[in-house]
Amino acid sequence: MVRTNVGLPALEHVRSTSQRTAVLDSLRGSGRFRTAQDIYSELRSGGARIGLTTVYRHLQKLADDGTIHAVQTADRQTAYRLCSPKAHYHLVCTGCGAGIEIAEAEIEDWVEAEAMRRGYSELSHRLEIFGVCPVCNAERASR
Amino acid sequence: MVRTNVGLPALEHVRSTSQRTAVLDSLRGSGRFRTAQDIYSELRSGGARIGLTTVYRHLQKLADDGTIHAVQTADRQTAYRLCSPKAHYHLVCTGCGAGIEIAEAEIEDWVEAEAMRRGYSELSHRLEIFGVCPVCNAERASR
DNA sequence: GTCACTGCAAACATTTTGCATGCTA
DNA sequence: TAGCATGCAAAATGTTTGCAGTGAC
Repeated sequence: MVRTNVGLPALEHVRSTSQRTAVLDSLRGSGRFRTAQDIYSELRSGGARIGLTTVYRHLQKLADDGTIHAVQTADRQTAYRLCSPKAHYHLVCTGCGAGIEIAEAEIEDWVEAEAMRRGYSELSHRLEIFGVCPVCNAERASR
Repeated sequence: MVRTNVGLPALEHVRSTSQRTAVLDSLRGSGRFRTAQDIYSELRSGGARIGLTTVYRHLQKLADDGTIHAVQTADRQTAYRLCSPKAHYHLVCTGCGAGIEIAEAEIEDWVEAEAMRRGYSELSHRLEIFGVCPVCNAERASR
């Protein structure tokens, strides 16, 4: 858990392997939050030669870099998604897992002010809104 | 995961046992987020006769009721805390785990509007702000 | 050729479940 | 007394680690 060179660019060279590419491509291919297991089985069923361990390791590294965003799901899994470094608000559909990013300076300012006001030095924050997206709503209505 | 009578008061009578009382007392005794294991070992070292399973079961039930609030920690544990049903904003100190609840209608309205605007039917939301509290800040400076 | 990357198997930690017994109402 | 509550042991789950072999540079 201890990171030595926090904030500094990685010192080691990252090798470009087919497995690394596969994980990144999979992440780029979908805007929704997916677990390591999801990505693993997607890649495997797509014919990729990759192990679950490797998927976990890449996701971990990418989350460390800030390239992807990690969320803890209600059933204690970790879900990942490519994420712009600034947007920390997610509107997540509880039906299909589809997510929308919301970037809103207004809220950002409010959070910072609120933390300050209470003497906290703000490190990070996370707003997650759970709901049912229009598609899932329609599906639900037709059933 | 399927709940039948959501929103309705519990139909079954809850028996008052020493274990249930112990868990509730422990929750009342501290305002910070604690894991099932934390509460279990606290109770045990306090001489209580209770099993880990029981702690888990009570916490689960209480979280279902909305009596307590569950959060997923970064290391994938579930932490619990007594919580007023309305307040869903937590200012959490990463140093000592102390938490402050923030109730702010302004944000509530914004969240609702934002979800609506995107066609989501809002179910719930959670805002967590992580920072270092004044006490921990002082401690850190003196070291 | 070096050393990071890989992936299997095993370890690990947290949480859940089965079931015989205990205890409240 | 009826049936929820309890807690041990075992299972289940998701994730991490050890290590020997592979492959990028």
